[in-house]
Amino acid sequence: MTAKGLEISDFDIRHTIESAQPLTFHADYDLSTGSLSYASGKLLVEAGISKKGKKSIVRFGNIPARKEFIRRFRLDEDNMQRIYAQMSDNGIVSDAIRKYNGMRLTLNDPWETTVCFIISQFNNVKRIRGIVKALIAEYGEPIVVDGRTAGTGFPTSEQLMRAKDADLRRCGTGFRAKYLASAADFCTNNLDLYRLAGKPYAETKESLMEIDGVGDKVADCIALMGYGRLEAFPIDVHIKRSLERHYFNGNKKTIKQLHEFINMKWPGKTAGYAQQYIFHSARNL
DNA sequence: ACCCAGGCGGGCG
DNA sequence: CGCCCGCATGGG
Repeated sequence: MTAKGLEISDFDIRHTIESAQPLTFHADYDLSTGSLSYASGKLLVEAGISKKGKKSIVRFGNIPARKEFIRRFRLDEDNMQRIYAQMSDNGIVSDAIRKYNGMRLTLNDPWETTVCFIISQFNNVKRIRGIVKALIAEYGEPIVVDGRTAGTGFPTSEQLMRAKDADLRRCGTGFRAKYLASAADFCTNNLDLYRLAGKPYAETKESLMEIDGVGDKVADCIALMGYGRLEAFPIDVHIKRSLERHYFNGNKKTIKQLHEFINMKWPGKTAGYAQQYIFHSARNL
């Protein structure tokens, strides 16, 4: 174990990678070797992850990668034992905690998160991955390390602004192409997403919903995974069905009713992790 | 062939 | 406010 290495409890890279968060739409992870690589801005992060008892051991190529990794997986931020204790419900969440123990929320780039979740609407995870990778290949700029190309960065809003509608559609974006074009322009010229960092949840969400193609659910996803606002509880089809089935005898509820229920059951910053565990659990049925 | 996927905007009453 | 509709695309 090198000085750059890390030994952490309550961290499971596999569950995290499989839980369909922005980073995991394009990161390369090999379950058999435990090697993970992804681009973060102009930095290429390479890590080797293995298990040692109940702990995970992570090795890095360099210090910047280590720092980025800790921030990205919220390793200094979240005390999982405390969070688990707050989330527990003797029901679906407790089951999910047992099943997906160590699954983490990731903290992603706000613009990257916005793009990923605009694409997510009326779509499925497999296709989202394909579309995101196509956009990176088409519009991202190469990351150069020691004079050689080591990967491709996620396209910035300026870079994506240059895309023509037909080209965006060729990446598989479909009817969402107009939203991406509009968002790229808006986030370049009108709304600086990086200025929202650290602002309260409600204010962040309100600003995000000014973007064409970003509604209540996508704004919650961006608030949660792009800004770390753990009060957010995005309700998608899986979550909705799961809550209705387990807490309302299968009766249909509106999104608004479900939000009211959640505010009682998982108040404040308990919401975000509860949502991610329910989502992952519901999607793996 | 048919149904569904991490929804949204727009139009209607 | 609620409800309903269309929407690109590929996999089950």
